[in-house]
Amino acid sequence: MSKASSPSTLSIPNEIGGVRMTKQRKEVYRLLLEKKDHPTAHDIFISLQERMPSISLATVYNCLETLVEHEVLQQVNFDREPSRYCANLKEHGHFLDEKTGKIQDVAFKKDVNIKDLFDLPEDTIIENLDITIRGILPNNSTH
Amino acid sequence: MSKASSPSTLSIPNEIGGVRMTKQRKEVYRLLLEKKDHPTAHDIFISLQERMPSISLATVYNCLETLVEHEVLQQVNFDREPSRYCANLKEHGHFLDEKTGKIQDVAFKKDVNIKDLFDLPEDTIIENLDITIRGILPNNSTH
DNA sequence: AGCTATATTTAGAATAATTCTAAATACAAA
DNA sequence: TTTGTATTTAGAATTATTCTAAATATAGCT
Repeated sequence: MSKASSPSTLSIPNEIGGVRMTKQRKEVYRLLLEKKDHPTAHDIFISLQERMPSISLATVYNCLETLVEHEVLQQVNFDREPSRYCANLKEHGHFLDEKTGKIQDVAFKKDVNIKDLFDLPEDTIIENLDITIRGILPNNSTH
Repeated sequence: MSKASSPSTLSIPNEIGGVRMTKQRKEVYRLLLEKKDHPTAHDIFISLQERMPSISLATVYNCLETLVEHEVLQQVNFDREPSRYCANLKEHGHFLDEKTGKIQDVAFKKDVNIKDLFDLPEDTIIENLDITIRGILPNNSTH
């Protein structure tokens, strides 16, 4: 019997960025490709249980850790709230709308190289840059 | 008997930004004015015990919370590491040198208005902007 | 100064996100 | 298949932080 990919893992390759994509890692990754609302590990755990009742929270944490380490996902932290995750690998910031509680990606304006704006010594190597914004979007805006 | 300020609380007013500055709050604030290395609540607790053996960790947390709420201090978070605190209220980012583990303030280059660089709808209100950078400073640099 | 109401401090317990442990399972290579 | 390694799993452990409730301090009265 040939084993076809289940719809849930369709089109996600068996290796990304040097990580072996196990069933669980595929499910975590797929969810984050689909849901752009920056879920927490717990959110992801709850969502995945429908398709994968056997998955454990520790596995969700393990998968997220691996995928972040291998730069397949980004971890997003607002203060000390539970970490959130996103599959958008473009350089971007995160905006938390205090009215709705929703988090969204924020791109930088065209031609802005954000790394050039800091008063740092020449030859400083920037490995990672986190930008988080709290604020309120105008009423009409869904962005 | 007139009660003179002890040296430890010298020159810190009895109220800042609408907060009553108790002995404990003064000590916490004074420490952060002196030590610019972004200590954690626990670091602060350990340091203060020399001058104030009776202070409790819960009090340090309480003081920090109050002073942050009243915008006397800033809370600094790198990922989900323990929160750090600083008394620098100018708009600035934070740089963690991965070689030394030290955190330092980073100013923005002159004439840069960081809030103008994001691709956000007009009339978006930015309440708070956190910028944290991980990287490596050049060898000769203490900044 | 004393009295009273409120605010703050304190020790210790509780919470909650995350990590660890060790056993079970899956997988890959020989 | 067998054998070694990687991964998953459940549950325990960890740890920064918050909560609780009692004790103490302070401010505003009289």
